[in-house]
Amino acid sequence: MLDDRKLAVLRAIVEDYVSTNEPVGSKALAERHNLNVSPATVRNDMAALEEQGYIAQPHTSAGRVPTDKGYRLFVDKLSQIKPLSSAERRAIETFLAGAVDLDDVVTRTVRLLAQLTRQVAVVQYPALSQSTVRHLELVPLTDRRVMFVLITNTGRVEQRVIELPETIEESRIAHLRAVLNACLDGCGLNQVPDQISDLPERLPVEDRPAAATILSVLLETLVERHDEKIVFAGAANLAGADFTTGLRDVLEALEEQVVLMRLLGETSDMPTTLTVRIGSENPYTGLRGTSLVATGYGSGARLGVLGPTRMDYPVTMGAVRAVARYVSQILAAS
Amino acid sequence: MLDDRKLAVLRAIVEDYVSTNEPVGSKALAERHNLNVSPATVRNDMAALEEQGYIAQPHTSAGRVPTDKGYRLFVDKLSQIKPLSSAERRAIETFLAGAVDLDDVVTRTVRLLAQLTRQVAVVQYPALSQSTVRHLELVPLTDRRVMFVLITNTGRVEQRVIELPETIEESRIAHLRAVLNACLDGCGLNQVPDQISDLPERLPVEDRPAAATILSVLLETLVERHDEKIVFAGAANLAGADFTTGLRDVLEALEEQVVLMRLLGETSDMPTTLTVRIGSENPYTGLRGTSLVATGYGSGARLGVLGPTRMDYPVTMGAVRAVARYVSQILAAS
DNA sequence: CTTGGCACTCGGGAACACAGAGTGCTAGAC
DNA sequence: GTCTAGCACTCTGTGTTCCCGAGTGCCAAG
Repeated sequence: MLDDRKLAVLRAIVEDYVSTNEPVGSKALAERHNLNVSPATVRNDMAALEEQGYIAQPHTSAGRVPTDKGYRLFVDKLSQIKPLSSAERRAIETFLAGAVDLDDVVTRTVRLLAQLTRQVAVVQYPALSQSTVRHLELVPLTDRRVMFVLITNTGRVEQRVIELPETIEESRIAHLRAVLNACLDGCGLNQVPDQISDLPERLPVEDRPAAATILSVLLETLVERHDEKIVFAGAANLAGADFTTGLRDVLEALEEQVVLMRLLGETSDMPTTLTVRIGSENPYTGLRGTSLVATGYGSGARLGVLGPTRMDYPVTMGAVRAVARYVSQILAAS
Repeated sequence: MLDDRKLAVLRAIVEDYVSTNEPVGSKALAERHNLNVSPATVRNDMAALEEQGYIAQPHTSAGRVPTDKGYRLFVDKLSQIKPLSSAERRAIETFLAGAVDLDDVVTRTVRLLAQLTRQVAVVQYPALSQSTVRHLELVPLTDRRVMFVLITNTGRVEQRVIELPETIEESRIAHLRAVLNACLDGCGLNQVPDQISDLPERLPVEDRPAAATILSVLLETLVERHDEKIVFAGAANLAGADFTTGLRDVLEALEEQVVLMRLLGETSDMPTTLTVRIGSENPYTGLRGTSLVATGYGSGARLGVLGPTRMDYPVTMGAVRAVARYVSQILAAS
């Protein structure tokens, strides 16, 4: 159905269109890539490719442009991920090495990725549910209020100020803290509810109201942050590109945590392989016209790059993969 | 030099131009605002206003458009801040009331402000230097590493993992923590360096290396975060507007913390009054073409709205002021 | 000082022609 | 059977011209 030459033609069309941003015609194609056939032959192949929906022409008598289906074939079969130059690798290393805490890692990563790909980078914070409790702290503020701080093994910190139902002495708080830590230390966050379910019963009666309040806050923290924060950078890189769908929609999508979440998250069966979602394959209408290249990193979180469907997939995929690996490495080390 | 009617004409020009986004001519002006004079008279006044640089015409034989100088006069003398409708007030209250921690307050604020003004909102995190130490926690992780957590009265939490020069027992850590807290509790962050300068001398010799490391991290935390984080929202609202300077520059500026910092910060002599910076008054070239309406909130931090110079100043100023007040109130209460 | 009248200017849209790129098709070459 | 060459055709984009209308500046009269 599609012989080798037709595939070569498709590949050439994608490459040319990506680099010039103009519909590519048979003549230029036959010249620039040494296919050793005449434009007429190329035209025949193009007709076949168009027939099957891999390319399209914007108007009669204009060159051809890849369709989403064409890009899909290109990504799946016709391209190889391009490794980064050693200069780029060094840049990544030095840039990420200076990070001081988790926040900083995420911020630096998203900027780095945006700069490297000249597109919009999207990074999800490592999810709480994948991590374990490293420490839980209760800090008395007044006799009716305590500050609750939860520290995870990924370096993430969650805090809340809790208003207690009754006054409580510091020593009791300290005791409560000790019990909680003994019970939860090293425990996976998704196991926390099981661990603490029978905890109140093991406490002196007078501590139970306070404990109940604190535990409910703890549980709340876990579920609330279950859908995690996503940050992006490089929106300025959108300014040049033109989307079928309008810049506004894209910017709106980027500020909608929920949309981004679905975008990144919906393909987490194989966490460390690259996912590419092209144009209309995207779940959100505003993002037709954009493609996402994403992958998992660390333990369960995801990061990626959003750009026009007309993007340089091999290079982008190389950058995303490389950055994801470096970040994973850094997170594992700390 | 500028009699009352000329000022009225300027005001009318600004108002019309803001609402229609088209150069406003003498005829339409005389009709729509009941100035009770003929177009010819208005023309004379316009000529005078143009002479003095308050308005300009894009081309010969087009209507007039306010200049930055014109907007300046309008903001300073000709307009009154427009209070919010009670529906809007309620919206603010309910939207901000649900915030659970400082992060959440800031996130909600910036979104609220963007939505309310349909422009880009910019919010600076409350600065550390303005706050006081509420608690300082040291959590032993292994025998060579401790996690350092600093909690301030504004609810902000800073944490670092510290690698110690030598192993240290938990009890010593606990002691160190007690000493540190006794020394620093309630102390303003900018006084911390003085407070801890002679601390090592008061400790047993064997604790000093560890203490030195920890103290240096503490100091580092203070200076590093002295320039604080700024977040923005509502970039999608830029999509419609057109700037003389190009959308790309504006987006770039928004992602440059340093630029934003200067933008918001440079007028902090009168923290709780509204600052308006119009077009070319902005420090950064990419932001000619945009105006900033900002004010202080809480204790020393700032928030504001960035939009085209052609913005509805009275309404925007009303929204910024109202939001700043509500947020301050919430921060003070917690 | 204000007003009505008038000539002038200029931007933007409509109509039009034209060059160039690219196509599809068909007939011949290998 | 596959490739190639040639040719007629179809578009889009661009440049040109023309004209309308909004808006101005100026002047003379109220």
